[in-house]
Amino acid sequence: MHVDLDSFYASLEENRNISIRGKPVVICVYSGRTEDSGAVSTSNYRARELGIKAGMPIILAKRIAKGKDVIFLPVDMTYYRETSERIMDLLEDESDIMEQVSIDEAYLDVTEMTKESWDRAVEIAKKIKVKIIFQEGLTASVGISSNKFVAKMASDSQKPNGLTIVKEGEIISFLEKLNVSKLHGIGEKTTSSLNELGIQTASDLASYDLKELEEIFGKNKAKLLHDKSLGVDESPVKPRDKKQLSRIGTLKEDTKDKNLILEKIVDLSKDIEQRIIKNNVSFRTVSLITIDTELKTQTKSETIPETKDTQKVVSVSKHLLEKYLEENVDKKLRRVGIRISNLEFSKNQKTLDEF
DNA sequence: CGACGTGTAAC
DNA sequence: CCTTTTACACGTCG
Repeated sequence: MHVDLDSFYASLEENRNISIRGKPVVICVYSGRTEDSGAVSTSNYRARELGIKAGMPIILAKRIAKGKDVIFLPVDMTYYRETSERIMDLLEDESDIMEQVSIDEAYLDVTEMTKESWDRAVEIAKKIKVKIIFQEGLTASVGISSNKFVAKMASDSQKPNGLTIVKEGEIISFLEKLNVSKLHGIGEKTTSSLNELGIQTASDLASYDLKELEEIFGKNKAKLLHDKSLGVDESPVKPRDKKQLSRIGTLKEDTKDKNLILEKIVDLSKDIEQRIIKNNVSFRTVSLITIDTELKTQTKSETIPETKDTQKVVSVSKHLLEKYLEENVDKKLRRVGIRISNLEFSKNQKTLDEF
């Protein structure tokens, strides 16, 4: 089962402010460079009808909204995360195994508890939807199938507030007419490559010679693509451990000034350090993420002996930044970020909000 | 084989 | 006009 909260951020904002209910609502990540620099994170369905969608520059969204009563709000991640945690707890209770994919999405394995009965699965889905409405005032879209990939495709197929079941025998007819770009996991680049081969739909992809796909994409990816076209997915629903923590931000202005960049890094580190402490996590690798004025991303990383010492985040980042600046004397930076990975979580440590 | 860097994808 | 965070695959190098 795949559960997806409908326009999550926007719905939460509508719930906590009655006066914006029913209006187009746009949740934004402001970068702080200029008045309206930044991008749209989420919009509700009313705003989507106007053409305001996730990923769009805020300035463009405002142009579309001009003269209309559209509500623009900044993201409030702390609030969204708290609500998400309560809902994920609820989902955990209603499943054998839960795999949280993002702040607003999860896969549930209900194989055992339903004894593989579709009817029971549907009952559980309905129960979950009712609970989420009652406890948080939110709707969710749910997909049920015999594997994760098709369950995800199913939940996507009817939104918002959907409940879609795709049984084994129905998978092919459910997928065949879809454009490959609609298949979860096939993005822009892969779609272009497939289109060049004359492949447009899932059924085109399914009937394409696997050997020839392998020539172009390599064995692993070819198999993956072919499987997707037929709705084949054996991957288990598996609880995820965080593998990395990162924070990235936009500089006030493009610069190659070490101290200015370092200021930003120190800023971002504070956030990462908080999370290190809260989760009682140790790390071995620190990475510096740089995005230059051409929007080209580069990363530099360094692995050190396992540590919980938060000071290392800045000190290693600083070292990596010096290295970057030496190697890229000609470039100015637009954005910087830091990441820690090779994480190790110590168990039986209460998280801060349990106190 | 681990470390490092890049590319693709998704939210 | 251009945000944020995470995952994972793959190539290269020592």
